[in-house]
Amino acid sequence: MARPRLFDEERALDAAMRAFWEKGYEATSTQDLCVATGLGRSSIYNTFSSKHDLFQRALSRYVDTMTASQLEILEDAGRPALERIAALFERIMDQEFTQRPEGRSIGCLSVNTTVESAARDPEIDRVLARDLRVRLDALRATVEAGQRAGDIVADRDPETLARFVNAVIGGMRVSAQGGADRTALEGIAVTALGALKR
Amino acid sequence: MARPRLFDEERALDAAMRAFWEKGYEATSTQDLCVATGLGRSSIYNTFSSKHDLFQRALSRYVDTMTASQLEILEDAGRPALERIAALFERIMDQEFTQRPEGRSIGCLSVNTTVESAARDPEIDRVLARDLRVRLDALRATVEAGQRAGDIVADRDPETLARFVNAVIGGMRVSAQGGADRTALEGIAVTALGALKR
DNA sequence: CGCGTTGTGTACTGATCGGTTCAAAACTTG
DNA sequence: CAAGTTTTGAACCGATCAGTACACAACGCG
Repeated sequence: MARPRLFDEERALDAAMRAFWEKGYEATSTQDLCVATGLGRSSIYNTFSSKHDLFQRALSRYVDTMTASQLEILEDAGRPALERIAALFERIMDQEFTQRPEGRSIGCLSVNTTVESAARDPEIDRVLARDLRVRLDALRATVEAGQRAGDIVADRDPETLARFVNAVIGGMRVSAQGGADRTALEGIAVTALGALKR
Repeated sequence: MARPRLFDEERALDAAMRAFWEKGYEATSTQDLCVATGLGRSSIYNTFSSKHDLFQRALSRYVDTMTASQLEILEDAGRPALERIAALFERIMDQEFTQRPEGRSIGCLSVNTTVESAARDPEIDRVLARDLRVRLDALRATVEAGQRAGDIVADRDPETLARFVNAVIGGMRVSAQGGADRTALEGIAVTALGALKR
């Protein structure tokens, strides 16, 4: 045993996550990460072995917390399934517009990373693919419940509708990054809900 | 007059566009651009004044050709509006899966750039915003025609439905980059069409 | 207090970044 | 062919990149 760290590893991870989220992986330099976390280079490289490793851990943390908060909404068995999906859309919009009141939305780190590096980085892709599966499973289960209960259309299979909802969420996020305001996103959400309703 | 260029400027622009498309702006080095275009650094900097300028011109070229090909489909007055939007989805999917048969989709340069740099680069944002307006206008006009003809739902305003279709396209592109196959995208498209159908 | 261990700051590494300089090559025009 | 203009390749620029070396500071434990 010897000298203890003078920083909280999870706080540092959060700060790094934020930096990657705002600028993307490539555009975030190790210097940026030092400033964002408040750590020196040594501490960063001592704790996380490389920029890539730090990114992977930050991304994993992001998808875990983000997906957990979404599952919480989707698995709330007390409400009708369609209402849960509506609440999910609402949550997405809150994220897009509260986290960064001044200026434009920074979107979703998961979507951003899918676009920036999923195709060229197998390790990152694995993190994203696993998370995508979890989210699709939860969406599918919700859709199935809605179909049984009769508030979601039953003429299309649950996996398809899950993928549809997921794609709409992605589209809303890209739209927000492209400058769409909240009412624009609200319109997209209610239209998508219209495709599920019955 | 003096020594003429030994390369075709548009071909070079296409090659650069391709490079940016595959790797993104930040991850594409000037060296990459030399290899992709087959030009030396001097020729590139003599023709295009900077990496940023080259990117802007490549992106402009991309959105112009891409949007033109989409307008062609949307403005084909001989077909019902809903069918035109279905054909547009079909075109998107063709792009996603033919341009890169082996390996994963590289998505859409417009979406990729919106995600990577629209928020931090005003000049790039202007190019994207102008193109977005053009595409939304064409979608809105198509939706209005469909509403008049009675094949598209009339209980939501055209701008909203245009934004919805645009978001779905973005979502399909992100899904493709995340590994979705053609049948998955087809399911998303038909579900979206279901939301428009009267 | 002092030994052993670990974290931290500073300085440094070679490589690569975007971009420039410049002389020679290549072409048009007279 | 010669004068004048432009393109081209190669060498070069300072800055920054991700990552490392190392001395020293700070702590736990005996």
